[in-house]
Amino acid sequence: MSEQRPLRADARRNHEHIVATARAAFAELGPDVSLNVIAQRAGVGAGTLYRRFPNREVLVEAVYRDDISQLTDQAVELAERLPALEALERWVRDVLVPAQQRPGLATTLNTALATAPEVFSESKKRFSEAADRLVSAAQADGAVRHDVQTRDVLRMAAGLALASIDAPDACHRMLVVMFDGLRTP
Amino acid sequence: MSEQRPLRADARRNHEHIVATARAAFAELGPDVSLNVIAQRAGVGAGTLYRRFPNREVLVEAVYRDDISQLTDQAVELAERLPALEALERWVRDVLVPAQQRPGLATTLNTALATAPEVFSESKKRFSEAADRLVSAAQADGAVRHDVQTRDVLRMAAGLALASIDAPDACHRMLVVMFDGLRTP
DNA sequence: ACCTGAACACCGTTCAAGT
DNA sequence: ACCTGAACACCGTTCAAGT
Repeated sequence: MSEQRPLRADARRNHEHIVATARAAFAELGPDVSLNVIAQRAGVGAGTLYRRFPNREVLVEAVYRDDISQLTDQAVELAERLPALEALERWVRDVLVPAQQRPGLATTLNTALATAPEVFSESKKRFSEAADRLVSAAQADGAVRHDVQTRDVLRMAAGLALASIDAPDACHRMLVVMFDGLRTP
Repeated sequence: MSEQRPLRADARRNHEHIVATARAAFAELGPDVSLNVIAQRAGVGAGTLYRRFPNREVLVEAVYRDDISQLTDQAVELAERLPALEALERWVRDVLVPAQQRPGLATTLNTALATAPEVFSESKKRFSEAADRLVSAAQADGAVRHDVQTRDVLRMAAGLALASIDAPDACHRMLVVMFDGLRTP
C-alpha cells in the first residue's frame, strides 16, 4: 500500500523517538496533548513531526500498534485454549472492552471498524482477522446466531465500553445482555 | 437548583437570540462551530456569550432542550398506546437511537447518563423519568429481565447508536441482539 | 447591571531558510 | 534529503473600559 522507502538514518531515529515520546506524553498528559508539545519534548521541529505523521490519527496509531498486536495475540491464544463461545466472551470481556476504555487505543480501534478493510494497516488487518475467527468459530459451533457480523460484535462492544467507562457494574450487566442476545435463538 | 433571578430585558433578549443563533449555526456549520463565531453571528461580544453560557455544554443543552422534551413526550405517548415491551422497543428504535445519532443532541443526552440525577436540568429529569417508566412497565409485565437498570438500557442504546452512525443495517442487527438479550431468560 | 471587543495563551499546520 | 522554528489563522477565555 504505502511505499516504505528506506529512511535516512537520522529520519529513522527521529521517527522512533517521536513515537516513544508521544506514547509517554499520552500516558502522562492525556490523549489530547498538543502535537507541538510532543515535537518539543522529542526535541524536533514541528515540521518534522508533521511530515512523518500528517495528522494526529497516524501518530496515535503508531503509538498503539504494539497494543493492537497484543489484543490480536490474546485472541489467537484464547481461541486455541477454549471452546469457541467461551473464547469469544473472554476476549470481549477481558481484552477488548478494557482496551476500548483506554482513550487513545479506542480511537485507533474504532477507525478500524469505520474504515474499509482495504486501507487497514497491517496490525489492524491481523486484529480484524483474529476477531473474525473468534466469531466465525462460535457461529460454526451453533452457539452464536448467524445473522450478525464480526463488525457488529466489535461495534457493540466498543459502544458499550465507551458508554460505561467508570461504571464497571453497568458494563458487566450490558455484556450479559449482549451475550444472551448473541445466542442462537 | 440554579437561582433564576429575572434578567434585565436586554440580557433576556440576548440570551434567547444567542440560543437561536447557536441552533442555526450548529445545523449549518456542524456541532464544532467556535463559540466566537456564534457570538459574532448573534451580534454580541464574546464576553456576553461566556457570561450566560460558561461552557459549550451549557449552550448545547439550551439549544437542544426542546428536542429532549419531544423525546420525552414521545415516550409518554407510546407508553399509553402500546404494550410495555413494544412501547420500549419502538421508543428506542425510532426515537432514542436516531436522536443519539444527531451529534449535538447525543452529547447532551449522554451527560444525562453520566451525571447524577440530582444535577439534572428539568428537561433531563422529565426525560429520565419517562424512560424509567417505559423500562419498569416492561419489567412489571415480565417481558424484560429484572437485573438491568434503565440507565443500562439508555447507555446501551447510546453506545450502539454511536457505533453505527451511517450503518443503519448494522444498527438494526445490534438492536435485535440487544432486545433479545433484554428478554427475561 | 450588562455589554463590548481587544488581548492572552494556546492550538494545528505551513513553509522559507538552513545543513 | 531532511530538519528547524518562526509565522499564520484560529481557538476558548478573560477583563478593562464603556453605557
